[in-house]
Amino acid sequence: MKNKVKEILKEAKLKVTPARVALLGIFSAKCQPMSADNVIAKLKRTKIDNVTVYRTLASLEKANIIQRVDLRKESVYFELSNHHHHHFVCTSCGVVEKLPKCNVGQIISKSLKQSKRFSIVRSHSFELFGLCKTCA
Amino acid sequence: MKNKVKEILKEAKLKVTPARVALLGIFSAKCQPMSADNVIAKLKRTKIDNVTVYRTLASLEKANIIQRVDLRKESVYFELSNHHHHHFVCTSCGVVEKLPKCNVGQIISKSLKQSKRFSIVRSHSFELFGLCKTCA
DNA sequence: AATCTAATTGCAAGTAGATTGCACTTGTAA
DNA sequence: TTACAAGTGCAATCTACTTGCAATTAGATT
Repeated sequence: MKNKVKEILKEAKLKVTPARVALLGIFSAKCQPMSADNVIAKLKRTKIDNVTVYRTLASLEKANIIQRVDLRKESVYFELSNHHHHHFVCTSCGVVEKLPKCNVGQIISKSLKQSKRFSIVRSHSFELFGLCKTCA
Repeated sequence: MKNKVKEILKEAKLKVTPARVALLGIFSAKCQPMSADNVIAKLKRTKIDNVTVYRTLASLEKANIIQRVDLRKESVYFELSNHHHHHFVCTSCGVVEKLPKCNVGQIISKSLKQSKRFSIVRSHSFELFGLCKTCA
């Protein structure tokens, strides 16, 4: 698993540093969106600084290894790009459920064709906000 | 126009206050997503406080008169709920283009049916992030 | 293996968007 | 007209995140 992580980093031409290996390990283990705070909590026992977490998230995002997820929560969330999917978010209790799979490919390519000013789509958001059965 | 705004507020059982009237006027005039900062700038010459802008945005959002738009910018954006549509965002220069219309209704109702834990969808996000022709 | 260098990191301080406490004001229902 | 819950302004505060800078390190080069 660690080797796989190293492969990913090398392929992206990023230096293989402890922080990056640790973060990718965390993201691979938890298959759900994580905020900087979530990551920091998991790293409590290590000596990796909070600032490094932010910077590492930024470099992994830039390399397209992780992607931003907009959950309308207090902070930004990320997930592995190769685990890409969308979410239901309960605006009352905050619980998050994954949607089975990403179905918006066709809509995106159609939108791109119709667009006058845009030429490349790199990522997209598609999240549902409402109430879970418990809160409803 | 002002009367229409008052109607909207009364229907939502919100008090008709100068701040709310002013904000709704601004949102009705500009048919594009606006951040708290954008609104504050437009209100420079009035005596409406920044804090009031934030609180007013919150009350209008709660009443579902305006909706949040996640543009991955420095701050939160809002637009009138009855002007609901989605956007292209250039991650390089920040330019925003509206998508012609919202096409995800079917996907949403299908997702809701398949969901185990969710019963109500109140709003959704669907935005595309990439490069405009100038930046590409 | 030793060396070099740009990239990465930790620490402290700083920013900016947004929130809160509290006293004062105002919209509106009775 | 009055009463009072709701809304507002100001100052202070919070929190997620960023920046500057000196020290360290990954990994390419010799």
